[in-house]
Amino acid sequence: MHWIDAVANELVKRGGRQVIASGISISGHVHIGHSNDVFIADAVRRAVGELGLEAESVWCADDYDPMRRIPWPLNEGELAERYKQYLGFPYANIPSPDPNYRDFVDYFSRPFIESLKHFGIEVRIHSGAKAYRDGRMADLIKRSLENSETIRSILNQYRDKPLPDNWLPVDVVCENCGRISTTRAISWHGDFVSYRCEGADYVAGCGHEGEADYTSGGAKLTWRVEWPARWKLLGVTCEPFGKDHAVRGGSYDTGKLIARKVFDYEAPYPIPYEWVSMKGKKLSSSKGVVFTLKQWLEIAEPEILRYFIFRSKPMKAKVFDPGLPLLDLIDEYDLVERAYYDKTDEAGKREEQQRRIYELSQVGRVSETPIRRISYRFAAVLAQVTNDEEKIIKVLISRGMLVNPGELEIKLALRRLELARNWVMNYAPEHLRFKILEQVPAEILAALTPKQKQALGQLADDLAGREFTPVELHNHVYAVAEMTGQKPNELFQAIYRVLLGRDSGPRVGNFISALDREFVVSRFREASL
RNA sequence: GGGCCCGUAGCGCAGUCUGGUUAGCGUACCGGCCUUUUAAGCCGGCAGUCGAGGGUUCGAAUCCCUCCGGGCCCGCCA
Repeated sequence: MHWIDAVANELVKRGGRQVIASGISISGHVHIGHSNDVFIADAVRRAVGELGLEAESVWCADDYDPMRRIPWPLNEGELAERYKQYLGFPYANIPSPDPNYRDFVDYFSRPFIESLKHFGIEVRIHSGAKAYRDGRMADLIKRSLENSETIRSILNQYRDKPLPDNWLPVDVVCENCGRISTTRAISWHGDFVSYRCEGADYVAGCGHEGEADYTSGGAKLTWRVEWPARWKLLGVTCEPFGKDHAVRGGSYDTGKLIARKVFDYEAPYPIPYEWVSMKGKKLSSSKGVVFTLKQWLEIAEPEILRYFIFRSKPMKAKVFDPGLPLLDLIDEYDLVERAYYDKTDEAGKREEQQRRIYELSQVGRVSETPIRRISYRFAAVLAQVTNDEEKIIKVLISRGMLVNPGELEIKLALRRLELARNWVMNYAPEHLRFKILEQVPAEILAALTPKQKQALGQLADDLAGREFTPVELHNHVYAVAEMTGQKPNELFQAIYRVLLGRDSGPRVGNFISALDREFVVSRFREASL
């Protein structure tokens, strides 16, 4: 059984309406590592729904957290200077670097939120900042303040250095300098917390002393308390989270205790997961090691990312590489897809699992008509040769990559062409990239041997005379090489040189048949003179 | 100090939760197909003491214990 279903079963056993939460700090661009969170939460929602229980998934923006570090790309040049003043501010109170976005949070989170629908994710968006400002957290804050002593002792169980006696579980926004990470709460009464702006290790405080109204956003709960408070507020029954929270004595452990003792709430069913790294480097929004959902959609179908997440167990480390290894991932997906539609009599344990992974990878429902895709690798070649859609379809059909294609198949093929085109431009290794020469440099023409020239001329005549299929054409190159008394190798080189200016390239048959015939004929003729 | 993940064919991995016929897949490699294939296709083949040791069991890659090696996280904040 797939782990998503195992979780769903457990939730169904517990019964009741299910709320699966996910969320992250808006510390920069939201990347595909963060997507783990939402993707898992939403998949559980879907699986629970399939079992007939009401379920909802929520994505929480932790947008009232302080900015500890200026995230990429705001940490470069003039912007860095401008944003330095906001260190320690709650994200929600920082302006956007771009006038097209409302604020800092909008700037970093909107592209992510807008991408979600393309991946089939249906979540409710919850803003932490808004909850604080609207007073929806007020009761929970009050309860936390009343139970400060209990909370402190729970946290101290896992701390080397105990929290001070007068510690309070709130972080106050300084009304003078606007920072939240610099203040220390001193005491509280009614709806107010008094504080002093003392500073943090990465930014100085302003020394201001005052009182903040926590019922309207003047203060937030400290993370380890905020989390269980949010479970209570939203009625969370299940939540995936990064392995950092999952360590013994980590925020899940303390949250569980706080939830029970302070909020009279049972902690949600936990789903710890590993992070995603990119070429071995941990994804980091603040450091700019990012790969966003938007970037993903430019080079691969959304199903592939879902597959990437659901194919392995949540605690397995996932390594993403948008270069050549991406193609292996896509091939693997294509294979699973093909197997899904190839009906087999006996479905073993493994097949069963693969089928389920495929289903979970789908953006919507599984297509009833079998899906056939063209090879991404070939698309990467074809995309560099032409962008004439009609021609592309013709080539694909002539090569047998599309057989009596329906509308859907053509649409998928053209989309993949587009994705592959973007991939080649931005992520492909140099040796897979080529460009048709607009003109052949004189030195290339001069370096051609008489035999090569003769062969190219012959090819030009033959191509002008009749239509060749890719295979025929490839064979014909050999024939011409023999006819002109040279090794095939020499002719291949000549062909690549006059077309690409290089010694090698894509398979000649495919390659040339993808090109405009007139163009090839005139190019070969020119070279033969 | 505590916790997690990984170690299976040259390389990348699945299978481990729920133990059970000759341990799979991709890739690389080798060979074949079309008299010939620089990055297409199809077919076939090679290759593994399942990190090591011990235990449980009729039976262990799978469960338990110990150890070795690699990686990550927490012990500030999130």
